[in-house]
Formats: sequence, C-alpha cells, structure tokens
Amino acid sequence: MKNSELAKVFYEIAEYLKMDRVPFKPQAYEKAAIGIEALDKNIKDIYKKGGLKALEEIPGVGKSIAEKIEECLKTGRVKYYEEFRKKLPINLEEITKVEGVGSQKAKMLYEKLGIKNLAELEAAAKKGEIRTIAGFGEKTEKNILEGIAFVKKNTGRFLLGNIMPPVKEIYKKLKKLKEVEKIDIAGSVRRMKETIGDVDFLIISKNPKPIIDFFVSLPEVIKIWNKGKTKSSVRTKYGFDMDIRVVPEKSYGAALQYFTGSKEHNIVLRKIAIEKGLKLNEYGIFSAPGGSAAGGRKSKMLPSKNEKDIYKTLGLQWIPPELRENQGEIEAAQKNSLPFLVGYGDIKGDLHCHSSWGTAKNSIEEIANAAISMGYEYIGISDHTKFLKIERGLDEKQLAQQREEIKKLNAKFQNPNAKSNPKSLATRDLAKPDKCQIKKFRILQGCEANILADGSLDIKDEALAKLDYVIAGVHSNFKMPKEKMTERIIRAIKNPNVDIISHPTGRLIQKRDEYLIDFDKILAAAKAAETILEINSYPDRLDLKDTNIRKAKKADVRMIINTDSHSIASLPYMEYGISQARRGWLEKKDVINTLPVEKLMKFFKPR
DNA sequence: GCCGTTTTCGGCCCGACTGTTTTCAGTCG
Repeated sequence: MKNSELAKVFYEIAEYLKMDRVPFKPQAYEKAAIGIEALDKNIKDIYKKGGLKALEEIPGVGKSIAEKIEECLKTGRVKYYEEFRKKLPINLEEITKVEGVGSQKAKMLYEKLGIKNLAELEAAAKKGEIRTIAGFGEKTEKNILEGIAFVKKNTGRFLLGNIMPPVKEIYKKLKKLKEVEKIDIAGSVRRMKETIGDVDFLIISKNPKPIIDFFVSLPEVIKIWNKGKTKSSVRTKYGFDMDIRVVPEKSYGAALQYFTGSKEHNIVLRKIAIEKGLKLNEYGIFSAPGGSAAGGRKSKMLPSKNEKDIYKTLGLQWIPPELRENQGEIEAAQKNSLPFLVGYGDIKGDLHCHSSWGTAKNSIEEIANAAISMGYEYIGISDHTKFLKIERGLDEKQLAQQREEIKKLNAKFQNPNAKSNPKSLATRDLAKPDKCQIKKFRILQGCEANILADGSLDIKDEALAKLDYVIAGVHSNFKMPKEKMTERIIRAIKNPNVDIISHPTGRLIQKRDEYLIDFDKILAAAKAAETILEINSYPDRLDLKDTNIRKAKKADVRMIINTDSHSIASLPYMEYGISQARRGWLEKKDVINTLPVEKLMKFFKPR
C-alpha cells in the first residue's frame, strides 16, 4: 500500500463525515491525510520499525487514526471507511471534480437518483432529472453538464513551464489597463510549484468593474464560472482556470499573502494570529476579532499594505513564496533562520545545452550568442554521445572535431573592449532579455554520455578526459530493479571522468515515475565522489524535484541548474530550475553555476 | 479526532459568489 493510497482513504473518510455534517472530525482526517502524503518514507517501513507509536508521530495522526493505519497495513482494509462506502457507494473523487458539485450535492444525487459516478451523473443531467431534486434547478443541471465536459477534456494540473508563457501575456494585458494600480500573480504560480491547478491574479484598484469586465472578455477566456463585483473566475482556451481578485490598496499585503497560499501555510499563520489575539484574513490583520472588509467596530486594522507587514506583525521574517508549504519555513522564520535563497539572477551559465552537432536546432555560435544576450558568462555544450543514435550522438572523433570549432569560437568571443555585464539577469523576463556585453565569454565543451545498463559509459575515457567536463545520464533501460539501478548510477557517479549526473531520477512529470532507486545511497555516493547532481529545468522534468533537492542539500551534495536545451528558445527554462532550487531551500553557495568560470571548474574532476 | 510555551479539556480559518432560497446552504479558494 502506497502512502498516497492510504492518504486517499482518509481524505474520503473526511468527505463522508462532511456529508453527515459531523463537526471537526473531517478536518482531523484531512490533516492526517496531508501528514501521510508529506512523508518521505514508506509508511509500511515506519510501522515496521516503530509500530503504532511511530505512526502517532506523524503530524495529524493520533491514536484512533494510527490504529486505522495499522488495520489497513495488516488487512488492506479499513472497516470504518468501508461502512461509509456501504452506505454511499459512490465515486466521490470523480463526481466532486465537477465544478459546483461538492460532497453535499453528491450525497443528494445518490439518495434521490442513485447516481454513483460521472457517467451516471451525465446521463441524469441529459435526461433532465437533476432539476427535479429540491435545491437543484435548471441552471445547476446545465452547469453540471458543462462541468463534466471540462472534466473529460482536462487532466487537472498543468506544467509550470507550459502555463507561464500565456500567463505572462495575460498579466501584461491586465497591467496595461488604466484602472490597474498594481498587479501580481499569486497562488501556486507565485510559489512556482511544478504543476499548477489554476492561476490567480491580484489587483489594486479603486474601480474594479471595468477590470473584471475586461478580464472575462479576454480572447483567451472560453467560460465564465462566476463574475462578481470584486472577483471572478474563468476557464481559458488553454484548459486552465484563472481567478481575479481586486482589493483596495490598504489590504494588498494581506490579500497577496492570503492568495499566494499554500493553504497549509496560511492555516498555520492564522493560528499564530489567533494566539497573538489577532485576526488575519484577506483584508488585513486586525487587533481584535470581528474584523471585516469594512473593519469591525471594535477591531483595529494593523498595517497590511505589504506582505512584510503581515509577517512582521506575526513575529516572522518575510517568507519567500517558494517556501510557503508549511514544511518548516514558519518555524525557521520565527527563529530568523530562513535560508538566503539562490536568486533568479544568480546563474552565470548553462552547462547542459545540445547543439546542431546532434539533432538539436542551433549551432554552437547561435547558442553562445543567445547565452550572451541572457547575461551569461559561459555556456557549456553537452551533446549526446554515440549510444543515442536517434539523437545523432557524437563519437570520439566528432567530439575532437567539435573541440576545434569551440576553440575557434572562443577566440572570437574574447572581447577586451566590451563592457562587463551591467546588471544582473532579470530572469523573470528571460523571454526578452536585455542585450548586454560580456568581457570574456567562454564556451565549455562537455558531453552528455550515456550510463549503460551496467553503469559504464558509452564513450572512451581518453575522449572524456579531453573535455572540459562530462555529464552522464540514463537514457535507456529505465525499468530495472531498485538495487541494480542504484548500483548502475553509483558506478557512474564514481567514474573519475564524470562531473555531473543529469536528470538523476528520470521522472517525467505526469508521464513517467522516477526510476526505482535508493536516493539516500545515491546522495551518499555523490557526496563521497564529489560528483554534482543536476537540477534539470525542462518543464516536464524538473529533476531533481524540490523535495529531493532539499534532501541533497542536507546530504551536503553540490548541485547545478541546467536547462537541457535542444534549442535556444528553451534557454529561458532556467527560471523553472531556479524556482525548484529555491523550493528546495538552496542558497547561492549550493549551486555551482552561480560561480565565475574559473571557480566553477574547480568543482570538476582533475583532467 | 487531534492537540497543547496560557490548555489533558475545549477549542478547531474565513469570506465571496451562485443558485436556490425568501434568509441561506453549498461550494470554492
């Protein structure tokens, strides 16, 4: 039984309890489910090692839920859950995916019409049966049908890297409106989560109506879920939903904090507020209960204009959005010990770029020019090697020829008259970087060698020794038993010619799981061999992922953020890699390509 | 059902919008 499956059981119990209007227990079960989901160990192992006591250590899990976990691990069933299922045997997860249908309506639909799943819900709505239920009407029925159509079409979450470009476009359009005094993107986009459920825009304005009207009539909008005086939500043609919220200036900090989330982070903040005799909502932080949009009669609004005010009033350092997941950041902020995160402008070069020597789009010179215009000081060309025929992998001879070309280009890029990079890279606008000149731009030659099934590489050591650096990655035989795969990668880590392991866990978000590996052993080996692990910025990779990055930092392993670009159009993906590094609590010193080239190369194996 | 630097009992985060009501429940974020 996987942790996620067990968590799902408790989430569903929470839903069933909500249907019965049981107070407080639903939240307790939800909390336990969150606690289980957040575990980085298999719950089976935790139970094996420490029994019931160890289970009760899990946040949100007490005696009663620990016993239910035990029951589930032993028998594969939870009686308490099955009793609910017997009473209401419906596919809750499926039905409540439909916008506007929650647990209460799901219950009614089953009791009145016997609806158990999405297909039956659709059939009933088409026959016009839904409107016959008390409390349901024609409009609800129509909305349910539309909701089902959307559920069928969409998978739910969207890759950060896919969603960002259209979101930035819409952001620009909204920003241009004269009524908009200030605008931010909040929500999981601001937190730079690897996948995004929906997009939240937050705006300051004294005149919300024209903004909301403009928002719902954007050409990207295909469905208006709701439209009120100060907020609205819509579906875009790209498939994702967007919310907009307009607030007055004095509430902006509180609103930005509130709508950035995460939900778990905010709940803790509100509790801290209550402990201090304060009240926190999206309108501000108030000195006494009863605060509201108009300001309660007895409560006084404390400074809420910016987020720092809110955090300060709660006795906390301002917390970067990427950390707001209630994973220890609040405790760190209380102790004034938050990390100073690697910045979006700190990267000095990208060492994982493919060129037209293989199947990638651009020549080395084109890549170098693009890198210069992004403000980089160096770029690393790392084409695939010969095992990957489909990518026209390079052999020993071609690598030598490529080295000659790079030598010539490097001579060309030494420009003693150029000004040094005047400002740090504004990564958030990487799509349109400023032109700037670099005194000494350097092209490094690497390669991305293939880690074969036995852990050896597909190219001769002598050839590797002539390169500036070597990346090695797994590109075949993904499905090996855990022990073998771990050994395979560790052998590559120990290879005296290998400097960097690319996309170390091999996952493709929403497509392919990580390889079966013992990640702790990989980390220990990387630490011992001083081999660097890559944070791959490609939108569907983001590998290492945030939680693994944090583990790697704890293991004192060095990391590098690369894009794995096969075209210069992908160089700006760097932003996503940096964001994951930040989510993994990395500081500048943890990331080697924040260093100038001479210092960077000290982290490579002696050649 | 869980949890505790005021507590082992008595608390549990909060407000906008919609649709169906005639004063509010359900849903969502």
